[in-house]
Amino acid sequence: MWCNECHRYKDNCLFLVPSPRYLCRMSKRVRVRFAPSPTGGLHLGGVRTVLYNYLFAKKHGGDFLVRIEDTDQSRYVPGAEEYIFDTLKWCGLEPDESVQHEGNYGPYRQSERKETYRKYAEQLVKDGFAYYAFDTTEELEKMRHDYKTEQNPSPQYDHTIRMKMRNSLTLPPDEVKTLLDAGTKHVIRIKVPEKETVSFIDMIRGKVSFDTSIVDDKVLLKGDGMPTYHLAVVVDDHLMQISHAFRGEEWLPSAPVHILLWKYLFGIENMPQWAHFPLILGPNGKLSKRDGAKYGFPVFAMNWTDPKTNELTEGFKEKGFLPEAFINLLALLGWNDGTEQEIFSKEELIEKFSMERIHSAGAKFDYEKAKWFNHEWIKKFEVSGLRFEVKSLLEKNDIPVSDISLLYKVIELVKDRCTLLPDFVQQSSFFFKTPEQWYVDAVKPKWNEEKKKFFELFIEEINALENWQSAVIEDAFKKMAALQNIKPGELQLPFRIMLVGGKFGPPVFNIAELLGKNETILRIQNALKVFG
RNA sequence: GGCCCGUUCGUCUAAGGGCUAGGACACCACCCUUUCACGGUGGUGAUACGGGUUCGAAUCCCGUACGGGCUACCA
Repeated sequence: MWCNECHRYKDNCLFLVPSPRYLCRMSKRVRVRFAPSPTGGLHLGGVRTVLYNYLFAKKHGGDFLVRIEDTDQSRYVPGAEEYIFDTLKWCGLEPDESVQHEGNYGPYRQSERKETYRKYAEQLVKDGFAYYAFDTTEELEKMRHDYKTEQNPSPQYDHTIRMKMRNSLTLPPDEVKTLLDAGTKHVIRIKVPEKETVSFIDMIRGKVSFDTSIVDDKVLLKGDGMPTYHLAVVVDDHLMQISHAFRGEEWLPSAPVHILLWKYLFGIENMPQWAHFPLILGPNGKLSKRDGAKYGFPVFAMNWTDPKTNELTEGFKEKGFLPEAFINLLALLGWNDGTEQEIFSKEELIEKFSMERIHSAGAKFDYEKAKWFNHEWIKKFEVSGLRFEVKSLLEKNDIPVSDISLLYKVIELVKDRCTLLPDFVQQSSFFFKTPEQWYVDAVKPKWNEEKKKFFELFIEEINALENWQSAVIEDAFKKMAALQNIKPGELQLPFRIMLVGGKFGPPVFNIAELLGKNETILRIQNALKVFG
């Protein structure tokens, strides 16, 4: 016995359980897909959709696949597809099946499946659920213009006007045949029923209903023979045995078209379970690829260069985010595990993720919080996990790193004060390169002969030190200060400037320890010449 | 305009009829530290509004307002 509401067999009926958000027991293998259109960089929302798909699949021991939805040839952007896979790789969210690793349901690029779709579209026409339409772009524009009123600013090609257009519903059959035989350019449109309520259970929102009287006759097969998203998504989700279909909330309004197609083509009971994720909002609404870096924070996962304009949009990766932090912050944008935990590894996310804990409201992206996540991850990271990144960053800034054991010690010492990876450059370059200039203004006003004498004596003192450790150096420093009758605090800043060049870095005696005795003395001597 | 979705501190969120509405980011103050951070302690700060239902509503229902999305031979 099938449920008329959720179209599921009795034990799986969504209405027999306490919450409409309940994930019904799955008899089928879990298979989910991310279906991007390769038209540019992948932004925050896209990566989060990938993430939620991935987590769901892994949690349920299922498959995560990526299907390239490139049915709009006019929007083809070279490099975009490769970029998507590079991004997934960086994020550690690699698909089980895709154009790069084909599974048993290929091809995974819709442009290569072109022939498949026509068959289904023709079937719909034959069954009376769709029709041929011959209207030209001009005729469509005219229709939109003629029927435009204040009440209805954007008229649709729907049941109220389809009988006034040029299509196989209005033209005599023989004329339709003649047009078709002559190879006249045409589209196939779905014939949406006039009065019907279609509904489905969204795993996040519960029951969502639509009245088909306001749904338009969407194009299914375009003039160039390619399917539109509406046809392709339904056909491919069926052919690829997708069990759960997740996408952004912007797709919710087209759900009735897809439901109808499932009903006409493969049976509503076979439709995957759907969930529409809340949108990630920027400062002015939905995040857009086109807005690039206008917000003052990245929107793309990685750097993206538009091949047409050569315009570079900076990504989270290049900004200095760790992939672990990036994923973590995305996961928490609209989901939480019900506890107060905020830092999760990918493995923990897989274990704890659940669709019913996804928030239904959109979330405004907060860059400050994003940085906090990264900071937490840098602090949490083992030095060995950071060393390649830091080394290459330093070398990019002309700071050669030859002593790897020093690098380890330096990273350990400074990582707590780095929020983004490039902060390591500021915090640690002076360990590898002697300062070329000093922030003299911070020292000069209070500089005097007594202080100069202190450092001259201090050089001698530490030169005799056998144990070169920060605590020993500090001890010597303070004893000498007491001997000279100067407050140690007044001497610490000059000392720091001597070793570092500026007012930053970890505790000064730790710096001296890592620098070594010779280098420390050398830097004091050099600086003394400048301080006068 | 129509349709759909949504609404708890500035931001992300917890609380699924029952305490002074909890946490995190950010902000402020203090402590630690005579660099800057980290860390610690404390503080400012929210249930959009109006009606119901109920002994009791942030929570359930209705309306209003506001926000967002969609309204292409784009996805």
